[in-house]
Amino acid sequence: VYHYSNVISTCRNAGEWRRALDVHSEMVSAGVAPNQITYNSLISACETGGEWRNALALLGDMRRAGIEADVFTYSALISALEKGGQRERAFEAFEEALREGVRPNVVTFSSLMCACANDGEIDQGLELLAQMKALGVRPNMFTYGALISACEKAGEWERAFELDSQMRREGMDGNDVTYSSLISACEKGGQWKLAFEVFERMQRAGVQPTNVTYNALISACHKGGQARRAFGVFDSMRKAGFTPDEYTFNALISACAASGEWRAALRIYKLMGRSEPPVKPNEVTLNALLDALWAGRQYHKCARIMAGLRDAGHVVG
RNA sequence: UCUAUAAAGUCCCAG
Repeated sequence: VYHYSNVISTCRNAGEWRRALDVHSEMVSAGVAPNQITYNSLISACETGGEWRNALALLGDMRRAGIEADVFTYSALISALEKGGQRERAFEAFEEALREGVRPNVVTFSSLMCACANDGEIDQGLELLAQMKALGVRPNMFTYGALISACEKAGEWERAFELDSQMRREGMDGNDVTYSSLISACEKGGQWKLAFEVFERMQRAGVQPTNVTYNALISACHKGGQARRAFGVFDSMRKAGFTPDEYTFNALISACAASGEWRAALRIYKLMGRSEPPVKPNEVTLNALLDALWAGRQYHKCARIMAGLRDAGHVVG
């Protein structure tokens, strides 16, 4: 069991949910009975693969095999449902855990709050916050990260700031994730100046930004129609020793498109391939680039790119 | 004490 569970866990870490399930069948046919940890690892493998149906099926298998589901099981399952966009089912799993006498912990609650975040359900997330506190479960930065993210999705940047303050009142300082989420909340609310303020506050607090932080800030410039500032962020990002990734380039090209700077968009596009290491353009890149060219009335260039895609065997709609 | 298992943030378009 130990060995098989270990292998399943490795598949999970590699994002190979199908192989994890294969190993499961293999162990069963070899006469080795999976235990609770095996199942939890399997559910987790499905979680990372977005396979919520399989995750639910595994819980059924577990029951039939007479293996008890614990807080790890339910947390992984809720997370799998969350990643699959199944908020209702995630709540059902949560209620089932309560019925079964499994005590939810901060991971369980935070995962469920992520499901709320995906749908921009701030109030439902706040109800969970109250519920967890009533049960004596302490929120952490994952919890607040999820709540801030819910505000972001709902376009309620003011409430995102309120939650950030509440988090601080509870003695937490915020980390790269909560700051990046707050920047994204500003971005969605069209508050690019505030996004920069948050970024400065983050630096003053000594919290190290990540690529995600910079990408979120560039995106805030994009939404605010501030292409020049987006380039400024791009420069400081590189000066700070970060390696721009595909999100960075795509956000930059989008910023160019929004400001009608199709030449700059093309320049960035070319820069991707020359960057070290080279960054491959993806579908988003091309859509953003076509957007920029189209807005700049460069129809012949659009046509050329689309023809190139067709030649490369892509389906162009 | 050691152990094989769980959670949050960033890109175009659409919504």
